[in-house]
Formats: sequence, C-alpha cells, structure tokens
Amino acid sequence: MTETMRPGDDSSVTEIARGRGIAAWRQITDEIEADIGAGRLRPGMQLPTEAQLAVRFAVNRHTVRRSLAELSARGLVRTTQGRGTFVEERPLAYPIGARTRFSENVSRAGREASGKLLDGYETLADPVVAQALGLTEGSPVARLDTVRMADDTPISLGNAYFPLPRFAGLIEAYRSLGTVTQALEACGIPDYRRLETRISARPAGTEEAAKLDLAPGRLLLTVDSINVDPDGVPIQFTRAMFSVDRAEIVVES
Amino acid sequence: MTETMRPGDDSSVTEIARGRGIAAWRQITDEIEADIGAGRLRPGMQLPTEAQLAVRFAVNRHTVRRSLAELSARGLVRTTQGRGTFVEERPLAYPIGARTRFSENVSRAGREASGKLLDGYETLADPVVAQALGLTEGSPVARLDTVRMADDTPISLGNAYFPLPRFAGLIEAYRSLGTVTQALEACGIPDYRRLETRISARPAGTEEAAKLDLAPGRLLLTVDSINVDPDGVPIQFTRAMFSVDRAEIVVES
DNA sequence: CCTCATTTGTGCGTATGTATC
DNA sequence: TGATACATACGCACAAATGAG
Repeated sequence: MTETMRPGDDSSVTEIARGRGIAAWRQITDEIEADIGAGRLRPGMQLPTEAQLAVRFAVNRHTVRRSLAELSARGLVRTTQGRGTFVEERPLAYPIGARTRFSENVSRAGREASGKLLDGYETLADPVVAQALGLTEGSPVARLDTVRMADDTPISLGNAYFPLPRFAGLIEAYRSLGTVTQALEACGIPDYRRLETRISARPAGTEEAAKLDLAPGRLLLTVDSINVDPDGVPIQFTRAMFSVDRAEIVVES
Repeated sequence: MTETMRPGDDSSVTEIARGRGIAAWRQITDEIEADIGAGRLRPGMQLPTEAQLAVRFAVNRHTVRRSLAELSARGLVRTTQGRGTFVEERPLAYPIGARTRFSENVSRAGREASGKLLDGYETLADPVVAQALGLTEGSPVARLDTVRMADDTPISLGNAYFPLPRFAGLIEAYRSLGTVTQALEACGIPDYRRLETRISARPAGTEEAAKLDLAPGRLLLTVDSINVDPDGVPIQFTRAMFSVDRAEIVVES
C-alpha cells in the first residue's frame, strides 16, 4: 500500500514554473488532473502521499494540499485522514425505470452493492410525504434512513416512508431481511412499480456530506419517487440523494 | 453569543473552544454563517478583513482563510484580492416549495414547442458529441442553441447536435419552421424516439447564468439525451440545462 | 487490546507577491 | 505613489485517524 505505482519517472522532479504568473498549486492541480485524464492515475488508485508529491514537485506540503483540496472539491479525488488520497470512480450510471433496483444497477457496472440502515423509526408525515402517499398531514408513517454503497464507496442516501397502519412490521422486517423489496414482500406486497419520479439538485449539507464522505458543497441529485402496489395504491415514498460525482441518473426509454 | 459586529469592530474577542474535537476553522465558519443567517451580516456587506477576523477569534490569519475558503466554496461569501470579502446576494435557504413546476414530460422534451433560437451553425464534433452520435471526433455537425421560456421566464438552455452530411438543410428548416420535430421531418425523418437520457447537475457558468437570467453559481440540471431514427441510428444529441430553481424533472413510468 | 509507523488534519509564524483604492 | 488587503509559499510542530503487527 505504501508502494505507489507511477509509470515512468518516479524519482525525478516534475518542474514547476515559479514566479511567472501561474500559482504552483494550480500547476500541480493541472498536472495531476492530466495524469487522471490520461489514465496514468486510474479510478481507485492511490495517489502518492502528500510528502511524496511535495518532493516530486519540489514544493511545500501545504502547496500540495492546496492542490489536492481543489481536486477534491471538483470531485476528482477523495482524501481520507490516515489512509491517503484516491482517484474517484467514474460516475455510476443509475437507470431509473419502473422496476429498477439499486443492486442490479451496481452489479451491472461490475461493482459490489451494499447498503446500511442508518435509522428506522415511526414518525408523522410532513406535508410532502403525506401528499405523495395520499395521506393527511400528521398521519403515522414508518421511516427508513439508509446509505447505499458500491465497492465501499457511498453512492446515495435514502429516506423511505411507508404508511403505518398497513406496514406496521416493516422496520423489523427490513432489519432482518436487509432489503426494501424483501421487507415489503414480508408485509404482503409481492410486487410494486414506480409511479412517478421527480429529479432536482442542491448542495450537500454538512451532515449529508459527512455521511456520503463528500467534500462539503458538492452537489446532490435528489430523486423523489412514489411506488404503488399493483392496484395503484401508494405504498412507499422515497427520497434518494445521489452524489453527482458518483452517480449519473439514466432514464431508459 | 456573538457580539454585534460591524466592519472594523475588532475590539472584542469571540471565544473559540480549543483542543476539544472541533477544529477552530470550523467553529469560525459556523460563527460567520450564523452571523449571516441572523442578519448581522447582510448580503453585499463587507466582512472584516482577514487580519481583523484573526484578532477577533484569536487565531492565525491562515485559520481565518481556511474558514473563508469554506464559506466561499459554499457560495455564502465572495472574496476579491485587494478588496475584501463580501456576503453573497444569494438566499441561504433553498426553498423547496417555491419552485415553478415544469410539467413537461421528459420523453417528449426533444420537441422544441416554444423557444427562441440563440444560434445555429455548423461546427466539428467534440468527443462527447461524437461518442453520442456514433461519429469520429471532428466530424462535421449542425448545432442549434436555444432557450426555452415559460411566460417570458427562461427555463432552460439547449444545445442540439445533428450529424452533418445527413442533415445539411436542418438549420434553415428550423429557422423557418421553428421546431426540431418539424425541421427533422423536412429532412426526411418522419419519426424518431429517445434512446437514452442522462441527468446530472452542476453550477451555472457566467454566460449560462446571464442567458437564463440567473445568479451565477446557481444550479443547473443537465439532461443529455440521444434520439435515434426508426432504424436505431442516432440523429440528434441534445444537452438541456434546466435551472433547478425554475424546473423539476419529472419521469413518468 | 495495544503499540507503532504512516498519513492526513490543523495551526502558527514568517515572508513575499499582487491587486485595489 | 503609497497604504491596504488578499494570494501564495515555506518551515515547523503536533493532533488524529488508519492499518499493520
């Protein structure tokens, strides 16, 4: 892991034009970006350590950090304390259709899907949720907060709401079964389909950024959808928040 | 908590909890953000200088700069060398209910029913366009730049590309007919369908913001789609950019 | 469970360049 | 032209997270 594979010149110094208009950290940013663009640094690969980059470009570590902060803000790399800096994966194509399932999308991309339940509890429907589920405001609903990952990279946050008299045991079912589809099945819903999907975008809040391991201020695609049972009765309202850097919404015709 | 502040007020010191988990620059960020949120710092107002803030929070100027960089990245303030740092004119909250509904079906979004032609010309395909249309990079294409409006409010910008040997007269046809569908019909394409739509988001550039009459940095939903003729041959690549504040993408299943 | 080396995160002090007024 | 204020860069030191052993 400490060994960083860099094709070609490893020990030599990459020249930076000093004192001539272009800041050193910008030149370093361009250099690393070019490495990524040319495939010399591939998604998932670890960059040299900050100290190594400082040696390579003959600058102070702070200058390297300024550059990495820029690349991180643009979503090209991700830095974790104690581990290092890694090239981000290309955005995952995320098809939206009547019957899309997260795990199918991820495995289609050749990556391993996983999910984690952040929280599950009963609450009261706010106006948006009530409207989507055809309930009156303040009706009891079950709520599941999840984070979904592909190859250990968080892709999206999700809030799912279910009308409560009907889906009383759903939270427990989800805890034991692990997927919404199976939990719904346990609640007597063998099949369902997507009725409508609304897409918008906004910047990630600090908490969301932390949960998704994103640089603060990065953009989220919000995908609100309503699922209905075979009779057309709304059974689930979901709000998913995808990192723009890690997923791309694809609508299939 | 925070003293009444005005530029130049550097006499009092705002306490920062040191060595207790939360980084000083984060606390300063929160403090300034709270000042903006509470109206103590209003849009257009100048913040104290970095040196003054350093005194106020009893930290090094670098620490203040780290905080201002964060606020700047989030779009709350704007810093100009030699002038100072100013509170941005942007609203802090992103209203969720105040958006104009854009109830057009995405599957029919390729039809430019109403809008204005900004520009129409022949050019060479860049890699993205070439890939989408199944051409080699640098192939000649026709390009239409449009803006769509609802009640005189610009909603979206669009760039449409057509392979050129085949659609030589398309620009003129569009000028006289006014819609892409009719222009394609005049070029011998009676029918076409959407193959794929990809949705992402990014901040608006200055030029885009001007065309859409938006504040720079506001978010755009980008919708890339490929249309194919009945034989499955790509005939059109469209990139539409919707203002998140004025449109919401709705996908119906 | 703990230790330890590695790596990134934070913060200070200093110096100098550059844009604005 | 000078004073002010932000931009860049270096060197040092220590904190905190990670992962290997």
